[in-house]
Amino acid sequence: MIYAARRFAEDGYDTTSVADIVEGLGVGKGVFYWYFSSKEELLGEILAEAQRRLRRRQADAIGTIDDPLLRLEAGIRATLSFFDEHRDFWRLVQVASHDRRFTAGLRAGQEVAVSDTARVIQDGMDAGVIPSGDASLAANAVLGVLNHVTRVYLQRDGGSVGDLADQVVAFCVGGVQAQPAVVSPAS
Amino acid sequence: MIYAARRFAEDGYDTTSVADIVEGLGVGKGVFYWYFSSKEELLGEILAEAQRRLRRRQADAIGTIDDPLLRLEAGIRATLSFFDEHRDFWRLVQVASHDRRFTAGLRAGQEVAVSDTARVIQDGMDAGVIPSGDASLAANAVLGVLNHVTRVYLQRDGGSVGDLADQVVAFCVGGVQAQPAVVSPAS
DNA sequence: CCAGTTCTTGACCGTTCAGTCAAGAGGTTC
DNA sequence: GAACCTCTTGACTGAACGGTCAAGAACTGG
Repeated sequence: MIYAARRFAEDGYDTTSVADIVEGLGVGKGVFYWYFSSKEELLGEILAEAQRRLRRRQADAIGTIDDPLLRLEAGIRATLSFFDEHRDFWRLVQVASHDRRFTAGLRAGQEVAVSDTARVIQDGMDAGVIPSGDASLAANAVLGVLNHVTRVYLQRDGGSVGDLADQVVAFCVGGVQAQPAVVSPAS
Repeated sequence: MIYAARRFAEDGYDTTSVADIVEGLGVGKGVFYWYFSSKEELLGEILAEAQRRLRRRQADAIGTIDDPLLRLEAGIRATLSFFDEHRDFWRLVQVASHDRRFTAGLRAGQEVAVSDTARVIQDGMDAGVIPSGDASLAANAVLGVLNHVTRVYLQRDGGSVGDLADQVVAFCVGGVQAQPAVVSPAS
């Protein structure tokens, strides 16, 4: 599955054949169809699995932290380091997001991420550390920043997460703490 | 070509067959291969043609303007309205950018855009209206903003370019005028 | 050692696709 | 009206693909 994910990320979904995958793995084609019922199902499971892993990573990072702003920060750092460690996954999402067969599943995962983030921000609003406003909008903005930053830095070789994460955290924490009118309505 | 571009943008390159295209056009397959030597060449030409059109649009918009900051502003507005009018093209670039067969051509076009923008910014630095710094870096930042903003606003139905362009111009002009240390090194 | 299950093989099948080509329509020139 | 060129047709071809399956290897429990 890891090998297939890499191939899909590197060469695209349609361009990578089942024959390519099993040949690269040194196994027969039957093995593939013993474990997966179709090529489409394989990519679906890869995407779902990675989304689950990312979400668990975020949950672990947030752990027992109470302060909403620190929770947000921990989530952002966890997300960036996850993408840093699994660069293929980010590419895979880009590949799949332009294919009708996977947009639905991807959108569902995205919505979970938005509502997770929105919940943290809403907690901050309730606790008074974040000015009241549209938590969902702010969550979209944070995810938009993460997406863009990932594209730009992590997809080029040699990007380091360290300094990057500090800047992104500063930007996002500053963003959600700004007055609603100042928050850029990105997504 | 316009029809093919729309199909590629909507359904993807691999997923759209030559048979689909000629059938939708109501012509025989021979016509396709009379005008294009392959399916790959067709998309290549669509991309190149659109890039030429965008560049010409920017050149026309900049026209006889002298002030570098106004040139930058005019270029940004021209780019946004181009993407607004040709939303398919933006999607097409996203589709093609994840396909090995087109990344090289796309990257070349991107580099032209960067150097065009960098030249305007460098002129501003020489004229003293922009603090000296890395013009290429700033150009990448501007293109990064345009790319992200296009994704978020123009790909959703009902986005209006008017207010959007004002905000983007303000952001970018403010960005390049900031001290180098403050300019976000995006691309 | 046998019976049963799990896992693996690779030849094979039906389909789809990019690309070809013999045939010919329509127009223009002399 | 013959020779010629431009453009169009759609049946056809060879290759590649996703997926199947009969055959059998490897392991497990009794």
